[in-house]
Amino acid sequence: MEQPRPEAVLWPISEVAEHSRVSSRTLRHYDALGLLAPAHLGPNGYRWYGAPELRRLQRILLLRRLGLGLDVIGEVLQGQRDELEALRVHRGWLLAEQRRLETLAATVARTIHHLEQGETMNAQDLFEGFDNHSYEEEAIARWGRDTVRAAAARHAALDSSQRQAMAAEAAAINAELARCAAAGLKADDDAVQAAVERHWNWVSFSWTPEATSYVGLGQLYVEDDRFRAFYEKDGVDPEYLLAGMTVYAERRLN
Amino acid sequence: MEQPRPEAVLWPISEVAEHSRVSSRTLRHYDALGLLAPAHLGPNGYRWYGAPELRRLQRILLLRRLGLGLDVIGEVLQGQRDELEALRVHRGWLLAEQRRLETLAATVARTIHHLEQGETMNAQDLFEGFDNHSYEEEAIARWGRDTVRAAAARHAALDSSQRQAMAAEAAAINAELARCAAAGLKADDDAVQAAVERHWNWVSFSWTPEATSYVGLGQLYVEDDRFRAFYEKDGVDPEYLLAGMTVYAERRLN
DNA sequence: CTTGCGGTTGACGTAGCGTCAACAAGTACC
DNA sequence: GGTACTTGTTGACGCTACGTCAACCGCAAG
Repeated sequence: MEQPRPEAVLWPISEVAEHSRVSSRTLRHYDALGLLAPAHLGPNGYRWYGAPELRRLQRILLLRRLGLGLDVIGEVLQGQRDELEALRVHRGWLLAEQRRLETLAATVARTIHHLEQGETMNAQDLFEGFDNHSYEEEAIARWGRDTVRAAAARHAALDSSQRQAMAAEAAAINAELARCAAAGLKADDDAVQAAVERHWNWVSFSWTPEATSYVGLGQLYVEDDRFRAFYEKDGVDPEYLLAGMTVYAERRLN
Repeated sequence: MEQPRPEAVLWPISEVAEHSRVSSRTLRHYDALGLLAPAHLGPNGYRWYGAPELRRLQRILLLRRLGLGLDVIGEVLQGQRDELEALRVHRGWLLAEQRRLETLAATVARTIHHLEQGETMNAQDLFEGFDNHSYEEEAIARWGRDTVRAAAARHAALDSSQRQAMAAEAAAINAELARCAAAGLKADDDAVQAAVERHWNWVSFSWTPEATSYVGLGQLYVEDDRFRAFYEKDGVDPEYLLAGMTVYAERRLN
């Protein structure tokens, strides 16, 4: 019932751009994407837009404000994708991303805190009640203040799920070592060395030691009561672990 | 005091990649960026990494997990930028971005809600107590259900600051029209047409009408008591606005 | 005739790699 | 000695949504 009006009002690209508060580059981009073609092309190649194009542009900009991708917008406008469904999916993505940034910001804050207060940092957030605030003096004496602070900072950068993963990996490594010891395997046995490699990878999450430092860590395990307790509660003799670490350091860390 | 050990343990790219859980492509990328160069290059061009490179990589990955850009990481590692400062700035950015996504998700939710419940939507969130829930029947009768729903959805997609801006713009337009009327200007006067153009832009935020629809909107302003009240409280005679809109529609919307 | 305006079409750059090519060197096997 | 396989190498394109030149063109005013 509409009258055909081929000669309806047309606007050049600059007026459309100004009216809709986008750049003319954007309009050309949408044309190139097939998202919004002009109503007519002048003989000089000029783009002319009519009222229907303006309305289509409004829909595009509405969805763009909501953060949808131009590809999705195109599919919605062509009816290939349900608008409500697309919006619901998008909302889920927004919420997930927002939570990710939130936890990330918290992790960054914790890292800042640990870097700032290197002196007085307590490590209550170390796994399984393992108290390294007092261990810290030992560690600093062995490896130097900077190394210990850097390791603590790396550790602080882990989020809670990663901490759980680290604790689980520690438990698994200890179980493996306990099995090796029970089987009477020597420190240079492949199975022991495999377990030690896991241990080295595990340590590397917060600190990548050199050969001597790695052996030094094993010695600390032997000498320090809290470390002894940590390993012995899982049935691992710290001396056994130290022997394995020494072999590993000689072979793999020079 | 360190012993020089040029022939210390070196690992090929694949072992470094596996150990640090990154791809070899990533390591090559970091090399290309000057972020992490291998310790040695084999005669066949192979990259060989030593323990110091592994440690540097750990720092890179720590900062990357926190979301810092590789350029910033490079500056931090070179001491050109303070790590704490960079982290604080980054945290601020994360929080801002997180809040942005949060409000965006809320806006999307509101849009979904309005699209879903087109029938029963109330428009309490329209500016200045302007009640359009009852006006809606009028609007649907004039322009059809789909058009009204789409306009309401676009309106729902605005956030509160945009609503304030729209309310402010409406007040400004009304003041302008009141001044024109007081000056005795005719409907086709440039000043009146300029004000009407602002009005058209303002309407276009939620709906881009055609010529007849735009005039119809002006008629609704005249006929509907609530719209009359909205304009008359700002000293604008709806008939005057309708006359301006009619001229504008003829001239600009065909 | 020059200048200026308003438009046009490329083409590059952006962040951080993934994902093919196409090619080389060393090793195992027949 | 030839062949296949592995592990590496260096390009180069692709991805979002455009911003930002650059080079050019047609038309109107001075």
